[in-house]
Amino acid sequence: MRPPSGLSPAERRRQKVRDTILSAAERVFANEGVDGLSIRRLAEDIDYSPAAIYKYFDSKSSLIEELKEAFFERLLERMADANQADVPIRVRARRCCAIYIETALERPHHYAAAFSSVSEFSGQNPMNADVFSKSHKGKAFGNLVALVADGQEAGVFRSDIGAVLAAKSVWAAMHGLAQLMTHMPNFSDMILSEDALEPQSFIHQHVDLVLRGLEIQPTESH
Amino acid sequence: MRPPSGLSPAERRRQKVRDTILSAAERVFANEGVDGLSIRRLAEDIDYSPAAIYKYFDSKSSLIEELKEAFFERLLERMADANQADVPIRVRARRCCAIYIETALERPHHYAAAFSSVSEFSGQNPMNADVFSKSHKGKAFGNLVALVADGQEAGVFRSDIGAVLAAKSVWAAMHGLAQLMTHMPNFSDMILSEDALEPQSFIHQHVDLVLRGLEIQPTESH
DNA sequence: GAATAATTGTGAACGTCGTTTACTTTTTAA
DNA sequence: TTAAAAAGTAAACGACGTTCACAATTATTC
Repeated sequence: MRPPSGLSPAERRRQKVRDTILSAAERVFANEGVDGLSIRRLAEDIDYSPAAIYKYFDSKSSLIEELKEAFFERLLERMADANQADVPIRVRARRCCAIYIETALERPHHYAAAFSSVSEFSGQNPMNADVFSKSHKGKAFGNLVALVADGQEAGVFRSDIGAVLAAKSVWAAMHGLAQLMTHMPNFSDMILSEDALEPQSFIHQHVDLVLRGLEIQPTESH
Repeated sequence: MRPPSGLSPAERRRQKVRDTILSAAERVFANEGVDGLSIRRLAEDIDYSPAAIYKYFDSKSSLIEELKEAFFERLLERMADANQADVPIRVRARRCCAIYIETALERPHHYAAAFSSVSEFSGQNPMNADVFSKSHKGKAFGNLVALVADGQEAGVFRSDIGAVLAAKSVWAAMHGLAQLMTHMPNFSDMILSEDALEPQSFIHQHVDLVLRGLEIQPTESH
C-alpha cells in the first residue's frame, strides 16, 4: 500500500516536526544542560504551544532520553573507529579509552545527564540487563568486554580477573576522570597550574596508568 | 560580656533551630535525594512556614551545600582513620581507597549531589583553588596526595608521575566506581549475576587493579 | 464529493516549586 | 518602659511540567 520509500507523507511530516523539536532541544541542552531546557522555552523557540510537544513526546524526561541515546550512539561509533584490529592491543585499548573520555568532554551535559539519577534499586527487575545490553551504552560496554577478552587471549592482559569484571574496572576508571573533569572547575585548572600538563596529556597518562594495572608485563613509560 | 560557654542564649536558640532544619533536611535528602527535598515540605516537617527557612539559609542550594560539606567531613575522617602510619603503604593506600568508595555508597545521594552540576568555567577565577583546598573535599584530596608522595619516597610507587597527578588519577578511578555503582542499577547486579562476586570484593579488586598501575613492582595477586 | 474519524494544535488551568515582600509578633538592648 | 532588632508569617510572583476540553486541520470511508 505504501510507496517504496517506506514512509507515508503524514509520517514524514510528523518526523520532521519531531526532529525540529529534538534539534532545538539538542541546541539548548548542549549549551546549558538539563537545567536550561524547559518545555515552555522549547515551545517558544519553535513557535509551538507547550502542550503541542506532548503530542510528540510522553514527557520531558523521555525527550532527554533520546538526546542521551543519540550521544551514546556517537560515542559507540567513535570507540568502534578507534578499535581497529590491525593495531596492537595495547594501543587499541589506550585509544578506545582516550576517545571515550574526550567524547564525554565534548558534550559534558549529555554525559552528565546519562549518570545523573541515583538508582533506588528497590526491587531488582531482571529485565534491566536486557534493556541495557541493547542500548548504545550497553553495546559500548560490550565492545569493551570483547577488547579485554582479546587482550587476555593474546597474553597481554592478566587472566586472573574475568573479562567482564576487568572491563567494569576500566570503564569506572575512565568514567571517573570524565566526570571529574567536567564537574570540577579546579580539576583541569590544577593540572595546568601545578603540573603544567595539557588536559589531553593527562588523559593519556591516566589511561596508561589504569591499563598498566591490567597488563601482565607493564611497559616502561617512555 | 558573654558567659564562658561562648554562645549567648539567643545564639544558642538560633543554632538549635538551624540544626532542626538541617537534620530534617538530612533525613529527607539521605532517603530521597535532592529531588525529594523541597523547602515547602521541609517547612511542613518542622512546623514552620516556608519563608522562615530563609531566615536561616540564603537559599535551598546553600542548605544542600552544608549537607554535602558534612558528608565530606565524615569521608575525610574515615579516610584519615584508615591511613595509619604503621601499616605498609600498599595496604594503607588500598584501605583508604576502599573506604572512600564504601562511604560514598552509604550515602549515594550526598555523593551524587557533590558532583552533580557541570561547571561552566567561563572565566577561570583563581580563587577557586583556595576555597577548594579549604573544603573537606579538598583536604581529603590533600591527604591522598600526601599518601602518594609517601609511597613514592618509600620506593613503592612510580616516581615518573607527579604526586598530584597520580593522586588525581587514583581519585578519578575511585570516583568512577562509586559513581557507577550508585547510578547504574545494572552495574552491581551484573557483578553478582555474571561473575558471582560480592560488591565489596569487586571494590577491592578495582582498587587493587588501579594501585597496581601505580606501583613499581606489581604484587602478584593472591 | 460529503460525512466521519483521527490527528494536530491551542489556551487555560492545576499543582508544584524557590523566593520575595509587607506585615505582625516576639525578643533583646537601652 | 521604650526603641530597635530579630523571628515568623500569609500572600503573592514568576516559572515549571503536565493535563484537559476544545478548535482546526488532515486522513479515511462511503
